[in-house]
Amino acid sequence: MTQISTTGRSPKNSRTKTRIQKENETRILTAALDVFSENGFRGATLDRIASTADMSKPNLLYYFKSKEEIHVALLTDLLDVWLAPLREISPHGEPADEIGSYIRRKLESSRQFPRESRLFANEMLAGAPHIGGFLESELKQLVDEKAAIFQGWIDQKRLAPCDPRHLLFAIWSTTQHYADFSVQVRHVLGLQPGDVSYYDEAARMLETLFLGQLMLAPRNG
Amino acid sequence: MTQISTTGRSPKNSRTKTRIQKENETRILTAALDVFSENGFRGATLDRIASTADMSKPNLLYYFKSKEEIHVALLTDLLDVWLAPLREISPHGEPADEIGSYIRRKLESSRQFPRESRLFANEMLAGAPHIGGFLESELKQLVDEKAAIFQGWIDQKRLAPCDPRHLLFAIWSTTQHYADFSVQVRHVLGLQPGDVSYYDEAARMLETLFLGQLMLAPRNG
DNA sequence: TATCATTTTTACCGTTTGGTCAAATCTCTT
DNA sequence: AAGAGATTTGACCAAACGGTAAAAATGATA
Repeated sequence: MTQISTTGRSPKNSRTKTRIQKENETRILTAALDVFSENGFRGATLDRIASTADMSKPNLLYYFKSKEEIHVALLTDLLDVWLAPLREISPHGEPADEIGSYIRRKLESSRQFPRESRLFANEMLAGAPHIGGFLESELKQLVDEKAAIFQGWIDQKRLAPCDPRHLLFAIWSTTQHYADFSVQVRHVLGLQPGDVSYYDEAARMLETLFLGQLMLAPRNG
Repeated sequence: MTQISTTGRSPKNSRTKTRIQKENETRILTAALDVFSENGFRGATLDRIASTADMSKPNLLYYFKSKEEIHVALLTDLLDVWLAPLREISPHGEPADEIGSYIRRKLESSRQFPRESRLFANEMLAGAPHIGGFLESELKQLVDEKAAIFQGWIDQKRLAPCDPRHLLFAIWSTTQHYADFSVQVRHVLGLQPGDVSYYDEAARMLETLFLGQLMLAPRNG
C-alpha cells in the first residue's frame, strides 16, 4: 500500500499554476471527496468522480495521474483538519475548559467537514492502508503529548483517574459519530436527508456527559 | 437500492439444506464478511470473496445468486446482533445498572463481532442504501421505546436532563469505535495488529465517563 | 492575428468485474 | 453398482474499470 508523503501533483513540472489548473483541481478534489467519502477507495471509480466533476475521465487524468494520487491529495489535506483541534489543547487551562472546548471544536469540525470525517472513517475501516504511517508517528506522538497533560490533571486530582488515551477515543468517537453516522442519526430522530439541526442538542449531550454528571441518584453497592 | 426483507436464499426451491449446502453457505458468508467489512459493498468483489472462501466464483454463485444477495444475507443476520443488547434495557432497574450493563453488552459485542460492526459502519458511510428502511422503522421504534424509559428516569431526577436519543448515540459511538477504528486505537496505543487487549481499559473508561464523574475540580463561572 | 503552450476530446487498450451456461464430477440413496 | 440429484468446473460474456496516445480545440501572449 502506498503511504502518504508530500507529493508533487499537477501536470508537467510547471511550478506556477494557471487559473484553469487551480479551478479544475478544486473541482476534481471536491467531486472526489464526495465519491471517496461515500464508497471508500476501492468502491470509488474514476468515472464517477469525473462525471461528478462534470469532466471527461482523460481530462481528469490530465490533472491527477492516477486514482491513488487524488486519494492521497485528499488524505493529506484531511490530516491537518483532523489534527488541528487536538493541537490546541493547552496544559495551562482548566481541565473542564480545555476538554470542553476541544469537544466543541471536534463537533464543529464534524458539522463543517462531514465528508472529510467519512473519508477518514473509510480509511480506518479499510485498515488504514494509506495513513498507517501517519497514525503511528505524527498522531501517536501528538496523542502522547496531550495524554501527558491529561495525566498531569489526573495526578492533581482535577480529573478522574482514567487512561487519557481512552478519554481521547471517547471524544473522537462521540463527536465524529455525528458526521460518520449522520444517516442513522437522522433516521432515528425522524429528520429529513439534509437536516443537520441535531448538532445543538448533540453539544448539550456531550457537555453533560463529559463535563457534568450523568447519573444523579446514588447507586446501591 | 434494494432494501432488506426476509429473503429466501439457497439453490433451487428445496426446503431442506444438505450438509454441503450448510457448510458452503457458512464458508461464503464468513469470507464475505471479511471482504465487505473491510471494503464496503462497492469495494468488495466476488472474486475476492470466492478466493477467500477457497471456492470458484461460479460455485459461489450457485449458493447465492448475486453479490447483493450475499450482502443482504449478512446485513439481515447483523441487525439481530445489533438490536439484541438494546432490547434488554429494562425500565425496572436502576439507571446506572441498566445503562452500565448496556454499555458492557455493546462493548462485548464490539469485541466479539468487530467485522459485523465494521460492516454496519460501512453501510452507514455509504448512506445506508440497504438498511435505510430498517433504521427508520424497527430501529427508530425500539429507540423511541427505550428513550421513553430514559425520559422517565430523567423526570424522576435519577438521570441528568439530556436528550435520551443522544445518550444512546454516545453509547453506540464510544463502544463501536473500538471495533470500527481498531486500527487507529492500536496504532495510537502502540499495539500489534492482532492485539485487542485494550478492551479492559476501554470498559473502565466508559464506566467512569457514563456512570461516574470525569471532572473533579469545580469549574469557575 | 499568428504562435505556442495548455487544455480537452476521441478513440482506444488490457484487465477486472458481476454473472451465465453446459458439461463434468461428486454424493447419496437404493 | 446404478441412477438421480446435488455440486463443481471451465469456458465464456458484456460491461465497467484504470489508464494511454494522439489529435483537436482552446487560451494566453507577442
